[in-house]
Amino acid sequence: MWDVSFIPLRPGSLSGPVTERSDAARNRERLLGAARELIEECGADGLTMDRLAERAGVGKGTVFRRFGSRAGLMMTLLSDSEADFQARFMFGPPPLGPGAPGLERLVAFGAARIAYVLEYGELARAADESAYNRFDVPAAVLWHRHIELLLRAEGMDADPRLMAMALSATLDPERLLHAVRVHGIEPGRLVESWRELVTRVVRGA
Amino acid sequence: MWDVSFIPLRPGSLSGPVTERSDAARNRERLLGAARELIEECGADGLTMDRLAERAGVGKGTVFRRFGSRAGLMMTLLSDSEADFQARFMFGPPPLGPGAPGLERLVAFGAARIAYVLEYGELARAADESAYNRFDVPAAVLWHRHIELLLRAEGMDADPRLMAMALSATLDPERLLHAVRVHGIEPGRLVESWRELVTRVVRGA
DNA sequence: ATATTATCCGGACCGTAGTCCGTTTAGACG
DNA sequence: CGTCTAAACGGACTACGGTCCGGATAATAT
Repeated sequence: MWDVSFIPLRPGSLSGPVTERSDAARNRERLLGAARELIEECGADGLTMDRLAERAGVGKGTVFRRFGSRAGLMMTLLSDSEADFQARFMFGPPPLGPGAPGLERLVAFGAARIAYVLEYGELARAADESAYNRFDVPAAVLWHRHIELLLRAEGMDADPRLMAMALSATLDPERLLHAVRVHGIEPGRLVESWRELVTRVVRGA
Repeated sequence: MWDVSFIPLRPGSLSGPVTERSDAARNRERLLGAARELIEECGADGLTMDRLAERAGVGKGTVFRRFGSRAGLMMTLLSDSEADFQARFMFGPPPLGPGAPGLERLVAFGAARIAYVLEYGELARAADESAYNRFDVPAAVLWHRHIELLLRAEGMDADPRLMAMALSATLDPERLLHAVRVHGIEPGRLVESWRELVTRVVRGA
């Protein structure tokens, strides 16, 4: 299994000096710990940058120096599970990983993504909201490219890039969470609907 | 042509007394005029509620009393064009209106929606953003139901409601605008891709 | 004309995300 | 160990959306 930790979840996370000053590292750990505590207690929406700074015992400027924005913090909190998800659909066992036909991989990708959103949805939503270019975040670009790749593997002729965009839109965390939480849609129905959708899109060629 | 102005763009816009106090009406006109001015000068994103109040010569509380929120203001500004759009796809001439086959109407709906977003996109985006339940706004529900109706008319068997949700996601203003403005996608490609998508979804039955 | 009342008005106030800049300090170098 | 500097720190500050409530006023009843 390759190490895929080089796939950054947010832009610019690899810039700057390689080494981190000890106080910076200490504060980063404090902040991440405090953030997880606060989310445990108040939910993702209940985490404010002021409270986080207070809980971690650092200044507010330090929080923004570390993570750039609230969305950046959320992405950092998601980065482990996100890297795991990426590893699974890129290098893991089929049908999610390579080895299965494109269509099966597409279906599995949607199912895995839906499961991911159901588990980490609040964080993902918080990471998206108020992120001006949430569509250009490296992770989002990677999902998009992956779908496009699978479409091409299935012989998609008509504008695979835009087809991938359309399919990506379907998996938007905000929409999925809204369907489940507000309208009480069963996750299984979402997966089944995704299967129908991608099957028709691919077969229609 | 029917009068479809009864289709509210935002929830609650029909509640309360039928008559409006004269000073309230005067201030509403002032506010709408000032809002259009500000958007002309600074763009939709440059319109802040404080500046709007100042420009209109009213207190800030009055702005929120009128429109409830920034999103509500944006919806009010969109209500004329939105009512027109609704009238066209519900009662207008085919292929957008009734009289054409479901698939053709679906294609026309997407094309019309894309054109709409290209014209009023900034406002639509501003109306969506930070609106907690943007998916349950009456107008959005109407679009969704319309797509679902057309899918059923084409004999869609598998969960037309969720299929309609997936197709709606594709027409999200934020995504469309992002594709056009950031990635420079030609609107014609968007329309063509929509045609491919709905054709495959419908025919795949 | 006067009194009554429901509605409306205004701007002070709050919580939040994000910025700024003077101060502190880790760590490298002599 | 002392010096130096780039990096990190912290919290006051701004801008914004949204709330609140005491005072003003338009419509209505008498």
